[in-house]
Amino acid sequence: MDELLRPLGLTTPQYNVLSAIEHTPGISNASLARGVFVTAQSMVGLVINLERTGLIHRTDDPSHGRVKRAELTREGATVLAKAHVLLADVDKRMMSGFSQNERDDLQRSLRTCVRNLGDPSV
Amino acid sequence: MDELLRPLGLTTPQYNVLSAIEHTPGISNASLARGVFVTAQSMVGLVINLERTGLIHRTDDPSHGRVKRAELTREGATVLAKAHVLLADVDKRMMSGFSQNERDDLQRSLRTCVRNLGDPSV
DNA sequence: CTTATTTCAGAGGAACTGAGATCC
DNA sequence: CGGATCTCAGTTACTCTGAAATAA
Repeated sequence: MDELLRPLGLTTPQYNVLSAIEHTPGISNASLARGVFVTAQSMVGLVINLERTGLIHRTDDPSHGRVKRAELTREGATVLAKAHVLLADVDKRMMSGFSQNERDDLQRSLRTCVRNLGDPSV
Repeated sequence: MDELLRPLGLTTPQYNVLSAIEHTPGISNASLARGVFVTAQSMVGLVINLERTGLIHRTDDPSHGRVKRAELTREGATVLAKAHVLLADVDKRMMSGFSQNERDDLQRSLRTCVRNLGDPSV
C-alpha cells in the first residue's frame, strides 16, 4: 500500500483516514482516532497534514461547540478515488485464480478472525 | 502487535528483525533489509537501536570484509521468546472456533495470496 | 569497471505521554 | 463535578532520498 500510494502523495494511514471520512462525512477527530486505534493526539497530526495538503477541510459542529467535523474536499475525493482504483488492482491480482467459493470462504474466515480479536463492527 | 510488544520494549519492526536474525543467525544488514522490504539505510537505524539496547550484537564477517554478521545476544533471545509467546496467545484467540480443515484452508489461501503478490518464498 | 554492502546526513510522517483548555 | 473533545509540547522510532566509502 505504501508503494502504491506514494505516487499519489498519500501514506497508508492517510488513506485510512480519508476512507473513514468518505464513509462518515462530518466525523469528529475523536471518532477518527477510535476507528483506526490511535490516540486523539496522534490523529491531530494526521488531520493537520491532510488539511495542509488540501485533501480535507474541517468546520465547527454547530450543535457541539468543541467538535470539528471533517469532510473531503473536491480534491480529496478525487485523490481517494484514484487510490481506491490502484488498490483494487492489487486486490484483483492477489485474488487471481480463486473461485467464488474460495473468495467467500476466505472473506468469512477473516471476518471471524477480526471478530475473535474483539472488533464487533465487522 | 504494537500493543503486545510495547511492554517488552519492542516495536513491531524490531520484532520482525529479531525474528529474521533468529531464523538466519549471522545475516547481513542488506539481507535483513531485503527480507522486510525496507531500504538498507532504514535497516541501519533499526539495527543501531537493537544494538544499543543489547538485544543483538554484530561482528565482522571474516570472509567478506564489508559484511557485518548480526546475531541475537542472550538477552535478545530471551526477549524474543517472550514476544513469541505473547503473539502465539493472540493467534490462539484469533483462531478459536476454527476446525482443523478451516485452519488449513485459510493458511493455504493466504499463502496463495502472498505468492500472487510476487513473493515466491512462501 | 561493476556490483554489493555499509553508513552518514537530512528530512518527513507517525505514534506516544503529559498537560491543559473547552464544552455538555 | 464528570466525561468527552480538541490541541499544544516534547519525544521517539521508522522510513525515505542523496551521497559516499569500502569490498568482492
